[in-house]
Amino acid sequence: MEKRPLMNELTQGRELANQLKHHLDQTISPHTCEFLLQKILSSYENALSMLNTTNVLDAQPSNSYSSPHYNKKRKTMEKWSEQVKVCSSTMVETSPLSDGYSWRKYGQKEILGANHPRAYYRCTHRNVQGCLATKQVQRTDEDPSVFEVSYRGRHTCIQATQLSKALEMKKPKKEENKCMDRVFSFKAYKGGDEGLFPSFSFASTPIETEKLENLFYVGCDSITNNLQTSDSELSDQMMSSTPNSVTNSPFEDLNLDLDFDLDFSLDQVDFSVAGAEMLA
DNA sequence: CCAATTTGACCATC
DNA sequence: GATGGTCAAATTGG
Repeated sequence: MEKRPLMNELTQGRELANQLKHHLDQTISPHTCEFLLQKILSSYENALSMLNTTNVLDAQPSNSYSSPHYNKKRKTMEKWSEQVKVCSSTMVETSPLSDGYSWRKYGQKEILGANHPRAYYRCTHRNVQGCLATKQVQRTDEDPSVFEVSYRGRHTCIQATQLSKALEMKKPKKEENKCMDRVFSFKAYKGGDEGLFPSFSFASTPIETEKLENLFYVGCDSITNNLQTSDSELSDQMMSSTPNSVTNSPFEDLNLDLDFDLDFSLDQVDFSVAGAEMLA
């Protein structure tokens, strides 16, 4: 197995964690904090995915994900889950509970033995960009403010979310105080033979949880709506800007992501945002 | 009017 | 046959 990409991801995660630690000594904006945390999580997830992909696909290179022989059956699609605990001092119009992607709900089901129904979401761009990522959201029995979120498949679509996040940092909104108090606690997730994936929960104060399931989806879109071009425009841009260069690697979205903002240290974020604005 | 959600029906798997 | 996952027509909402 090629060690270097894995080392890079882990090193990146360590560096980001160090940055976060450094910034925690000072006053750090919630956006900066969230930004760093997201990057750290991405790095670790990326690294773990590499390990997992190697096991599942018998040491194929990472872009084997996109090969025509890649098994698209649900059984072999990447799967991981996390628990999200919701909190807020006030009920929020725009939920902070987005995971950076836009989802469309396509079903809901009562689950045997569970007190709460399970909601099914798929990527908004499924039809246009063929993105097969899905997720399931279900309120846990034990704590109604904790949601189990299961993801299946990686996003192969291009989302405007990274741009929006950058812009959010540039122009913080007033509702930032409503953001969840996020405390990450890593734990191993045993997904049977699916391998290990990180799971984390957002610790916070209790909240009225009515309709919060929907916020998992709405939150993202409400943030990104102003930025999102239509799918057709987006795909046109893809075609014209990156002809013959689409790899469909399982990590492509992450690579884009990393290329976009990790080349800048945190102190240079404003600079990168300026660039992002020009793109938008 | 269009797009997202709801919800019962249908399908696949065990 | 029971259960979970997806489809798609109907409904809702901006």
